[in-house]
Amino acid sequence: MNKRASGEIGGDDVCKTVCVHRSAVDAVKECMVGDGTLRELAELFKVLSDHTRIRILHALLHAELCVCDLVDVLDMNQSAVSHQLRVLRTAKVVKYRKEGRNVFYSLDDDHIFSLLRDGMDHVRE
Amino acid sequence: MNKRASGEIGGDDVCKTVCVHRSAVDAVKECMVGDGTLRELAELFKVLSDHTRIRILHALLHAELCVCDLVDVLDMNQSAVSHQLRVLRTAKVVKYRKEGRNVFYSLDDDHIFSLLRDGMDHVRE
DNA sequence: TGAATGTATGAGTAGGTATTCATATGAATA
DNA sequence: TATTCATATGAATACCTACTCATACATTCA
Repeated sequence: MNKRASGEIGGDDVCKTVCVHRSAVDAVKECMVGDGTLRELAELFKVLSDHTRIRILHALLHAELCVCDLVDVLDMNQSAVSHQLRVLRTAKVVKYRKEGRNVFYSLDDDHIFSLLRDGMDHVRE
Repeated sequence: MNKRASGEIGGDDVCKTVCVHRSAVDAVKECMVGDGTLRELAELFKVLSDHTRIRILHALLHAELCVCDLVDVLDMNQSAVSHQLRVLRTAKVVKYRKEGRNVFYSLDDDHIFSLLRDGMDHVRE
């Protein structure tokens, strides 16, 4: 089981752990995408990980809405909604257009649709 | 623009906000799924929203691995990895099987695959 | 121009969370 | 059985984040 024989060019961490399945681990390391990408991915999911933001997105799934519409749908105060819209905007998860003094928000692209759909599928087992 | 004329059976919140596009808002409210479901959905995304956990999942995308394998792949201490595996386990995002003193982890179902793939697609614009 | 309306945002705060450290549990081995 | 190895977990801590409050900004209208 202990395949620690091979290499690692004698770092000072040799034998820190001895149970590693070396070949499987090395293969996985080959496949790993850049750490920056995974960081961005986690960041994207973090944007989707808040109850208020999910409710906003779920509402926008059905229609383009302005801020005060969302305030009404979510029954929350305007400041809280705006703060969360900012997070969604910054992450390019929603887009917006101004019309008079209203600002209308909508989902940015289809990936968001897919993410919400797949997420729903998982939640409903 | 102000369609506040209609109903709401005179709650005490009348005119708290006056800019609502009533028909659109009412239609959206019709479509909203239960709040519990949206809460679970946010919870799922929260599980995916951490850098360490994303790295774990991305590793498991390619192979079933035991804890010490993950420790090696992620180059993190064992306690931190175990703590995050617990989060993933609890959320039923990964499953595990014991073999001797090793515990092997793998992705639980295909929805997780899809979520990671769609997420990647979004991240890469 | 001044008032009103719709939206955005900075500061403050309470609650949440990822890591580390120390230790426990549980299986294999001598 | 005692020891070693693989994994899990409780407590402590440092960091993060969502909400509220107050206020600023921007657009429309009188």
